[in-house]
Amino acid sequence: MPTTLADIAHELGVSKMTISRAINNHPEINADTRHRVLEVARRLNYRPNQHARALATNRSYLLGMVVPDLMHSYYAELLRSIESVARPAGFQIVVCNTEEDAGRELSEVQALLRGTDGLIVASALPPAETKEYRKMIKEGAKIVLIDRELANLHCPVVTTDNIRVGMLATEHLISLGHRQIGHLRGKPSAVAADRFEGYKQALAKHALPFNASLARECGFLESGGYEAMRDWIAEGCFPKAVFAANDPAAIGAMQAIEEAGLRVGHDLAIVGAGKIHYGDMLRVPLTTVSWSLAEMGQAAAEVLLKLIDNKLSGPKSAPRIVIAPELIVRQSSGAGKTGKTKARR
Amino acid sequence: MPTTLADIAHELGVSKMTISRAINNHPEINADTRHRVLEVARRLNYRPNQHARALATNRSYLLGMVVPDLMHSYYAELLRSIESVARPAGFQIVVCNTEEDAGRELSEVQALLRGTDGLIVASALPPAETKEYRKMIKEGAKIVLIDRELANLHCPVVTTDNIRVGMLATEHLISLGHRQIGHLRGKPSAVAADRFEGYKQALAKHALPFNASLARECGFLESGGYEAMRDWIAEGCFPKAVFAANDPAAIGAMQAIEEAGLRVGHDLAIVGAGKIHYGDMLRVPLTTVSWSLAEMGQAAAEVLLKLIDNKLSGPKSAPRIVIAPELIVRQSSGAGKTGKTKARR
DNA sequence: ATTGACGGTGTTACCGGTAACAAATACTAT
DNA sequence: ATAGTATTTGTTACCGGTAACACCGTCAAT
Repeated sequence: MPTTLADIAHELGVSKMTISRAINNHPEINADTRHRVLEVARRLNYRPNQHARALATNRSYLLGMVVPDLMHSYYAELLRSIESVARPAGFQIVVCNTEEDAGRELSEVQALLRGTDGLIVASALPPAETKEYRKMIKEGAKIVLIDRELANLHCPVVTTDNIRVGMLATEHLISLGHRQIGHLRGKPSAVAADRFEGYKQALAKHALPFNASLARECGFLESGGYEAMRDWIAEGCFPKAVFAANDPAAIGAMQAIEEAGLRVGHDLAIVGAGKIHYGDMLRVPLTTVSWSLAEMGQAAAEVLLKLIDNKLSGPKSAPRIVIAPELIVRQSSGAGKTGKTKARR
Repeated sequence: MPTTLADIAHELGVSKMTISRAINNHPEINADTRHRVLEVARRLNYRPNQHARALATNRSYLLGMVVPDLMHSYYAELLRSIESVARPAGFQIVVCNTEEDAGRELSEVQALLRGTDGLIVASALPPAETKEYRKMIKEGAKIVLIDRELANLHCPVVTTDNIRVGMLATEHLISLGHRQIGHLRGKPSAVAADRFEGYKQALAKHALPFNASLARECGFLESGGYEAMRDWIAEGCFPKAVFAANDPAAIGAMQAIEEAGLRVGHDLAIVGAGKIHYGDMLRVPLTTVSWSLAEMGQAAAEVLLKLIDNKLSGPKSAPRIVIAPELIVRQSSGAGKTGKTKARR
């Protein structure tokens, strides 16, 4: 059995409280006593029981992180940057992978809420389905949404400007001379809707007609992008430039294009979004719209820590933080030879 | 404040114990009472306090997962498969990223041990440095090592046959006619040592001399592979075939090769290990030695759950599970056009 | 000498569950 | 009728911490 406060107290012939105070650096303790306590604690290899502490203080020093797809380097990177903020603050992270399953997300979030001090959630729910979250937040749940926003929730959000993501991608294709531009849409989510909206706005801005048959739903996964593009090509009438909802979908589409004997970047231009890991090392390096995931994760973690400390109240109790996206031109869009391979770390 | 057992007990005019029994499906409770309790529990949206439960039962239903590099899809995939076993068993996962830092690993492991029921660790420690782990395990810590083994630790391990990994990779290059084969080694770890050993055994088996100047240390990261290969090429005298310690290192090396104006798979053959995500979508698809990460993670999780349930005792208390590796031929090794792009999911 | 303030320590109760045992009730067997 | 048994519920104590407050000795101010 591990050492407890009582063991140390017994060893030194003092009360548990004195030990507790020494361990937690309370000001009102004799420096000499504290040294003696810490000495014994070290000798007995004492580690506080987190659960007992959590029970007494109502603070677990655990954060929950809920993501739709752990295999996507996008979320792995968010997780890492969140951890880089959480750890120095003494928090550990409980992760949960929902596999884009809304039901699973809700039940996991419920379970996590009781065990942690707060949650960062990249939701797989449709943006309008906010009843459950609304309830939880009203009951005091500390939740920060990341990446995917839900409509009208009084809750901090860290996201990018997805309309601008769609615009940047589409305008890039327009600037390369394309007049017929397709879009592979994500599943109904604010992210997908906004990128689609940006796509339409870019068309409108350049006086190009919007053609509904050029926008197809494919989800956010590689498999969806592959299937959608494969079918599109098989049907015979496909656009020569496509903005895909995100990088995995773009990569799937690229596979379908190559399988059909077409050349990405020459016969068909592709732009993705999200700067996947190794996107610059692909057979045809992927042009994409990206934003700093490090910033995004850090911002979310910092907001959550403030929320937990009740440092977010009053008017700005639910900040909305937007990380600006930028275009990264590589070869998949057919834009010259700009995207030289460079050393990365 | 969230609902507690006492709230429900008060509401129904019975004791806390009855509620506890109803919630936990104890056999010795009246079916009718249980229904009434569950009804009220649902109405009040009761969720048990995990910390109180953990304190009382000494079971937290948390598992710790310690990895050296969250951004490597290898560990992300392990994490996902571990979760797929843990969740149905009612366990949540606390992750910790050590960034290959041994000191960080030790302190995190210590902290995690008190808060969780058991740990799965992909250690960044040198394989001989087992003093700390030895101590923890003697004190009853439930730890399963994954991917990276430590020497002579009485502790379950799930790994692959890394000697065979080295042999498969090297023999593949030999079979392609290479007689001068280089090796980019990982940092001192059992994994690196075994792959190196396999490399040497393959050479010996085919009566090729081992030349120490052809084996360079580069670590397990992309940056290390890049720098090592860049320097090697700059020096002028480099082998025409290289087995890299793992896929990220191989990809780094590939970058260096391309920057030098050489063609991967033609001027210089590269083989990696570990089947990184999108390895088949790279500019030159990467030949690699791989094994099932799903199997590996699941095995580790299952062993840990047994360990926690004390179902592992006696002679086989520390099983060693080996997941067999296999060669995946693509184009980076220059082996014809075998590695066709295929649809994946 | 008395009062008050202060630094340091101990006491008690409580956080929200659960184990172990006691007790009440109904029913069975003799 | 009585003891014995099974079923269901309640009581008490405890898991390992912490908050709030009580307490004690010492010293300074009056």
